[in-house]
Amino acid sequence: MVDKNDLKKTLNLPQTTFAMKAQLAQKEPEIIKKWEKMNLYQKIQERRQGHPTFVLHDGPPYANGHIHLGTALNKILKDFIVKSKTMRGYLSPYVPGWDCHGLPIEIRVDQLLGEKKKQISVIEKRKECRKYALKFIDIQREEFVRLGVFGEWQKPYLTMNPEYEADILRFLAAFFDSGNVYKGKRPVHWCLHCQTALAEAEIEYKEKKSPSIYVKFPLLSDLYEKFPVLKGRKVSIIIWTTTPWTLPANLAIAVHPDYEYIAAEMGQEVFIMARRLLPVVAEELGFTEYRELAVFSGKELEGLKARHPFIDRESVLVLAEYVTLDDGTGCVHTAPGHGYDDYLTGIAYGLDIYTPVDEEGKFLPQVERYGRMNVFQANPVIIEDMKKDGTLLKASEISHSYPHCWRCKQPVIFRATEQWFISMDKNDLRQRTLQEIKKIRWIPYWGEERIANMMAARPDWCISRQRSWGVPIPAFYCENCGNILADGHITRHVAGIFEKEGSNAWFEKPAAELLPPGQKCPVCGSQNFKKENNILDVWFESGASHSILGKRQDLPWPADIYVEGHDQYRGWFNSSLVIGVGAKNGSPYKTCLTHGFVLDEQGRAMSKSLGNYIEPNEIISQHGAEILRLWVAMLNYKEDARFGQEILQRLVEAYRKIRNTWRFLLGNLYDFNPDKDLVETEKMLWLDRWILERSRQIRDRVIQAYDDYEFHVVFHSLYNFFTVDLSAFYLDVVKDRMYCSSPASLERKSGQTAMFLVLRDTLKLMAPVLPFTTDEAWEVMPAYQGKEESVHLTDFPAEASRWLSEEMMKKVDRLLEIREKVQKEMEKARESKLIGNSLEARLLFRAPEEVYDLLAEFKADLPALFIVSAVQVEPVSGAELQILVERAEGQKCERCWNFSTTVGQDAVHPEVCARCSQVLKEIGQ
RNA sequence: GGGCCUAUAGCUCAGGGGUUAGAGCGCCCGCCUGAUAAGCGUGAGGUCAGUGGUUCGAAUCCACUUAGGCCCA
Repeated sequence: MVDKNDLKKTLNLPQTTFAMKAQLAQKEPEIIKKWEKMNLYQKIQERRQGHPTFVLHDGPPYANGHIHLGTALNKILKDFIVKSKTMRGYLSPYVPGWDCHGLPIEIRVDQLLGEKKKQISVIEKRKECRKYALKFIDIQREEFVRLGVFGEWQKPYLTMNPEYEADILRFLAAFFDSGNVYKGKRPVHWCLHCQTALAEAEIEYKEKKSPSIYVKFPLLSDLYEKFPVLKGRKVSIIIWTTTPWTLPANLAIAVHPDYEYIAAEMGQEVFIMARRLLPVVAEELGFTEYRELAVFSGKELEGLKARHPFIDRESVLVLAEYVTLDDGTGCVHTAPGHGYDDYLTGIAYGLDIYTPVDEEGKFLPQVERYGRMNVFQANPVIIEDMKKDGTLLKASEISHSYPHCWRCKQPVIFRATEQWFISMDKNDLRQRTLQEIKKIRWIPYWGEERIANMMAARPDWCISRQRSWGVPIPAFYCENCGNILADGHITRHVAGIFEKEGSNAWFEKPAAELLPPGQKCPVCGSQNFKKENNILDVWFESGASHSILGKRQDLPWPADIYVEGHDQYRGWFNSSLVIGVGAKNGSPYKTCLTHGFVLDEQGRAMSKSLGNYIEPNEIISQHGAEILRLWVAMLNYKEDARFGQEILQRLVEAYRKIRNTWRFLLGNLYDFNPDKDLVETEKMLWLDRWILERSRQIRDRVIQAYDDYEFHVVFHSLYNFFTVDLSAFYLDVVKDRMYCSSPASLERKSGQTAMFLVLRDTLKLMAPVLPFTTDEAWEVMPAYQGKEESVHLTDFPAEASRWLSEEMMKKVDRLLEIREKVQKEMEKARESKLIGNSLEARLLFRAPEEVYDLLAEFKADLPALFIVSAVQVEPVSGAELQILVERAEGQKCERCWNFSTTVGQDAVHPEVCARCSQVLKEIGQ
């Protein structure tokens, strides 16, 4: 007689050091250290030398602030791609980069410097900016590494590196060569108090009171040829504006091509306005009665001329799509020098970008009546004058949202200034870019339409900024004649200097040392030059990042893929493409993949003010980076990504399930030696071959999903496989065999073979998603000849032939259907307290012929399959399969817990069944 | 205001003219205690955002509306 504890010792229960509790927050940093120590990234690259390359080119994040969930999502997606391409056999290096120059850093540094800012030199300030950028590069680098992202973290590309700055200029030189760079005027936000141009980021919108005036522009052209009823009448176009001071710069009146306009008689005069606004405007102007004389479309007005209300000048009628009927008259006063829309219209109609206002916000001296007057002070004067002239129809005040300077809080104006541009239409740049767009693979597909619409509509690229923290535009002005000296040759010369000394050289050296030796003004021959003090738009800098490609054998140009949030259609995808087409005559990327934005659980944007903002670090320090990675894998990233407490809970639970499944597999392999114990396929049990065949199918689907960048399919396929096929079925069923069989028996070794292969394949397939956990499990997985040092040094499982015939697979499907029915019947028996544990049951099938044949074929395996103690099958003539659950016969075997009538037959071990008695004999008990 | 996108169970996702809309998780209730801060089973959850249209038939196609997202104005 053996006691229960001794019997338990004869079982092969799972043993593993792979902990159930992951302690990821603590363990992940240790794993990262281990990877660094073993030079894992370098080893991965070395292993792929000579393989075809797959290059994901990193879009540089801006080097300020900590990373947020969106940045994490982006980097993790990129890492999925790089890791999966690597495991597909490609040489796939990843060089991260940072965008270092630009306004946000400069503003922040200005703020930090405070009063000191006024005393220090440009060079010193740029030094501070550089320090600031480097600080955040270090912070972000650490945060990205912490996410488990593999890459060349020690030699990233930085847009402020001298070599990179030189490359920026070399690209710019190409645009000079092709004649696409020009200097022109464009309206920008201008603070007349600070006397500086302001970027959008420096603008605050606040409520402001402004005049609201209706002004008539007498029509010069005759409309009466078309509409005789107007013959001999005094006809005027009515405009509405809140900026009377821009009237001296009026050159046009814009109407919408498709709206209906009307000539209406009010009092003695005839006024033209949008038909739909007639009642509103008439009331505004105090006309109780009016008469409609003629109706026409906006298109019909194009090209007509009106007279300026107080300047001897014509104002032309033009068409513009942006005209709305929300307010005003549907006829929009247009001053190309004082508004962005106006500017675009001005360009389209070839009007002068007329800006009779100086830096201080004063009218130029030559402006009639208002010369040298401050524009805001001019408002009431202009209104008063027009009132006297009779051109003013109404004046009142309104309160509206108006841009103000972020620093001095004063209202700003729109004022055209000299800027550098890249022409989109010279050399067919726009058309060539649109052609390139068609060749790129856009994921999701609608990205193509989105970027094509933008490219078709975008105005010329304004590449100059009046700032210090950036790469200077290497242009020179002749001190003698004012001629501009800027071309490809000079730009390349400056690039050579920057390459050695960095762009600080521009601010440190006089013009003569920056120009090619002996450079003379081609117009007047002078050798005295002044340096340009504008810097390049940072979008030109980051857009030049594909310059890092084509210099190394493993980093060819163009990149295979770009991966960013869909805000980058306007940003990096756009600038990168224009530069690629302009400078290298092709797209710098073959595929463009975009992801959505991170929203809270209700689908609203995350913001600190709303209080729904979650920091990646909050998740990582509590749950580990794997949880964030799992989140990215679970999502359909093409849509916006939600994150919140419930989602987090689901992730934590999913992670546990996956981890525990691996743990169970590992636990059952503690005495398995793959080099010796692997069972030949033909000798394996059919159920073990079945799970391997399922595993093979999953492998195919998962690899296809990786190839298609459908990571949520990877996750859902594997997760379903874990829960449904493995945990709830296969592993539950084979437990009896694994625990109770003789350790060296075929039944056990066959099961272990399947478990080992499933473990190894799923670890590989999941490695890009869960690099930490798969690495940890890989380490404790049984060793074998040629086992790689890390799962990340392996390839995905190779394509394999079937483990089990299709016919057999179908039969098993049928058995699984029956198993479902069995479970429903068993549940009923459980409710009625007939059984508790399913081993307390025996099943009686009354089966119609076809089902009977199937069950009979598998008769020996049915108890195990249904996890019951006995199964009896009887043929029956009906069409329905009947399943009867009964209490199992015999006694419970103290070893395997099955009920059997054979318990008691063994004299040495009377408490065990015949099967266990045999096993005990085999193991010498 | 314009361009592009999204809306299927509490959550993450399938289904893209043809029975009664699916999966996993979660939830409820139970079982087990030899995967145990684990494992197994049953069950309940949906006006497929709304309205209108096309059609013999619409979650699916079309239009509009609502709510949300990104970009632009």
